Amino acid sequence: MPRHRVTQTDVAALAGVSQATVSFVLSGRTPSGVRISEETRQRVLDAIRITGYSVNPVAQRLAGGHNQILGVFTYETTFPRGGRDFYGPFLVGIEHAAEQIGVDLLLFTSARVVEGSRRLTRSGWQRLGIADGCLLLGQHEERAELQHLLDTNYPFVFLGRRESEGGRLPYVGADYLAATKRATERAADLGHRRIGYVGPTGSDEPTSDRLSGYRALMAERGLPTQFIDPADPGQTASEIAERQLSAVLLAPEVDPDELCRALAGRGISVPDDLSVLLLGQPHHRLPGPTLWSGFTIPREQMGARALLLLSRLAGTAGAREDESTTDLHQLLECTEVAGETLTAPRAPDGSANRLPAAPEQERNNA
Amino acid sequence: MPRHRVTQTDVAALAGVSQATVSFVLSGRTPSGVRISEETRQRVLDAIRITGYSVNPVAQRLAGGHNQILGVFTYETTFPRGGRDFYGPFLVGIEHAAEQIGVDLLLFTSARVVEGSRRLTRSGWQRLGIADGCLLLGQHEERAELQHLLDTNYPFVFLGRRESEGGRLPYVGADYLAATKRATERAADLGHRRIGYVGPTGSDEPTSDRLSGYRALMAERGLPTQFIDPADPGQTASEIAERQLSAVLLAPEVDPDELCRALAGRGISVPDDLSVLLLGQPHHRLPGPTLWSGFTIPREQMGARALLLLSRLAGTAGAREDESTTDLHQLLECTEVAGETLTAPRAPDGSANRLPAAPEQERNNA
DNA sequence: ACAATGGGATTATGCGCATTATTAGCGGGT
DNA sequence: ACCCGCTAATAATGCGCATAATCCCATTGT
Repeated sequence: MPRHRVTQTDVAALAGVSQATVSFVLSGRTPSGVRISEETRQRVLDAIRITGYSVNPVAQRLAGGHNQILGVFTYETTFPRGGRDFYGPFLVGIEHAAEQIGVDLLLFTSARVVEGSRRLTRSGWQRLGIADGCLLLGQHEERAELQHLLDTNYPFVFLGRRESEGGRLPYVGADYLAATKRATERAADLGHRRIGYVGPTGSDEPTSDRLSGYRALMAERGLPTQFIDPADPGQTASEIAERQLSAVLLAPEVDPDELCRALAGRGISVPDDLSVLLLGQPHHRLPGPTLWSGFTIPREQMGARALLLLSRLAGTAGAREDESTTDLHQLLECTEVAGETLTAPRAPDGSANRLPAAPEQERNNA
Repeated sequence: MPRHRVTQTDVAALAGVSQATVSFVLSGRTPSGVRISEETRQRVLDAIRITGYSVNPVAQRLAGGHNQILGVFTYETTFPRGGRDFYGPFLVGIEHAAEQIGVDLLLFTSARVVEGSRRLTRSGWQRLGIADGCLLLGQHEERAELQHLLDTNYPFVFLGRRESEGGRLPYVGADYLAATKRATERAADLGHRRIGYVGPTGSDEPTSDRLSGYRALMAERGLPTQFIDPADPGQTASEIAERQLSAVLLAPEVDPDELCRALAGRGISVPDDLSVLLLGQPHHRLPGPTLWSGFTIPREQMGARALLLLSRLAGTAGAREDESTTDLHQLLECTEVAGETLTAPRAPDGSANRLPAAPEQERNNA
């Protein structure tokens, strides 16, 4: 620890005023009818410059103020070992935004781990208090905990759409519904009629949004929906063959490379026999050489937007008040990827019909 | 903010003791001859359990204690955009270690950025005080700042070997010297005699360690050293051809893929005409398909070890006192990679040693 | 009987800041 | 003279904890 850091008291002494005055000048606020003359203000400012004073964030926070620290709580290990990196892209955006608005980031790595997932226990969430607010990200969050957090009035933002009673839970998510619907539409527009959905059918928001998008488009076109649970790649491949699907949508939980191998083993090649559309970056591994069609989740942008929103909610300085941080519930557009795994289906007679996918408008997330 | 968190005073009231007693029981320490009876201790412990008390890290820190937060300061953006990810692997190790010993991680993203590199200004380093100690990582650190930090007696650890007067600066680095020497030796053992070093020749520790390793082995074997500055890939390739090198060591600053392309343009193929050894993971891009020979830097391990060391220096609870955290200056062994870009050199007469040489036309594209 | 221990806990204080309540000075209206 | 209103600032307090200083009381020694 530094040998006696410069405190407001030191500054006050130099400027010939009281510590409180220094505090007022620094904060710029004068809540209870306190007035500071311009002359005094300048004297204090000079003293600050001379002494090189800078606020002690810890004391600041203890005294009930803000300390320009925003927390990041991940329900799973933030940086998993062995390559699989789910949070990385989010963090990129988060860090970038943090740098922009000048806040520090506190990673809550000390939370107790229960069954491979971090838990926000009472003692755990007390720690959140260090930060002005907290970003929550993860797939295995506990509803009860969230509810509790909401009740405490502590500012936080969830990364990913999450429903809550009264919509009190702020979030920044990706519009899976629209993106999935659009992906399905692309397949349908090319002439596919037997379009299957491969992925879990849970009730969590990302999954149910994807399912809704798929169902909506299929209903619009009067096509039958087909769901396959990706328990085992071989099993999945067999079902695809059996049902004679000509296109499949793959949830991120499915490993496309693995599935492709299983399909190849059954004489089905992608995209000649089967078009494949990814509904977001797959969780499983680093991107392989295949350029998958479908869409990607704008993770960096989500991270950045979430931090900006949190910053506003937490009343952190540097928070901008522009339109991008106004809405408590933000859904960002996913990025459509043309890719090379989507083609028109074979004609009913079995002859190949290899029209390359129309080049889609590709947008880059910042 | 929580509606009145449970404080030590609350616990004390319930247990029928004073706040100080609670503090003593919690810390386990009794610095000034204070004694607590076992019975009282139990009563306090029970009260803690009942109330669900957990310490307020902010107050704890302000009062001069530890708060189980360790800082991470990176001189460059921690998570760079656009794929290039230098710190990622370190962070993986750091986070893992942090989880192990139960500390939170504070990322100092608010530091002022000057010329693309973060700076530890006075106001910046005052913020470090939030944490019990701080990990420093980066390539463009400022010596003066480090010196200043040392003087303040604030606990920190540098990630990467850094010299300092009196060896007062604790660090955890990789043994580039030994690893480079060994890489050079592998080439020499295969019969290479014209072994060049491609990379910057600055005086920073990583670079100078690599150079020393190279020089040492070449001297041992009585071979002439040859240095090439990698200003431009084409230029570099030309020089390699001109000097008729049969093997080159590549510093991480060099992009091996790019160089390879330039070499191919001059009719030099790797590894048939030229063996290539990487002295650590290249900075430039995501790993391509080529399996480069050479060595890799154990980044995860370095991160973890550094955090463990820091934890001990900072006196953080949970810090283990085993041999791995005892030494203030730790050099970790690099991982040797066999790879596929190292082969025996062509025989002196010019006939191919492995594969028949395909006489190539030399092209100039300066 | 009384001072000298020493175990067992308390009181008091301060960390650096935010904030509320309060004070001091001063000109003008009556 | 007195109160009023207004400006300009200060004193006081508390956030929750660590810790030094202190205190109380039952034993023990002489």
